[in-house]
Amino acid sequence: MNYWLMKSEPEVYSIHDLEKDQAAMWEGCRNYQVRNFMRDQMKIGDQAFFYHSNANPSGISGIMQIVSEAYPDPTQFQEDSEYYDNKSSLDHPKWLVVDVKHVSTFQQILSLKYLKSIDNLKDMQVNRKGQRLSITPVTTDEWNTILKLSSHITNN
DNA sequence: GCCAACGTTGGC
DNA sequence: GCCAACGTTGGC
Repeated sequence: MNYWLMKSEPEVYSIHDLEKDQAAMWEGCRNYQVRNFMRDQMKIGDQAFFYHSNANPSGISGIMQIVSEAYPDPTQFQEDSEYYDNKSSLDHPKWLVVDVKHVSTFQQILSLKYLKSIDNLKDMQVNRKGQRLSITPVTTDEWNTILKLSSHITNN
């Protein structure tokens, strides 16, 4: 059982969209390191923080669960998709997705600024300068610390 | 909109 | 295989 932090721009897809949809395919990842996380380390039942990037404020907005193994991202084959990749083929797909389901939405975003102020989280990847991976591992300690911080503002 | 910090591409 | 140029991410 692993923990993750997964970024999405809320303008593109937010925790509220996921709450409405209940489940979603985490499409469009085009970074090899992130793909390898999905391929090699993500397991059904893993949990992830939903992180709003490029947002106001940016921060953790809720929790979701991984509900599939990694499988080929269909958008890489769709010529009309912004995620289309003409160097990929059905035989050798380059990019993968996982399915996620909504677990909870925080009533308030745990902002990046706030996360950075927490001593136990000072080594967390999302708090590091220049850290741009859209999916990063979260340690059990970090997960529990953030759960505690969120517990009094989490609904459902 | 700026720009730092990456990742990727491609010439050589 | 090096590395400069370019593209992208994402905080601010």
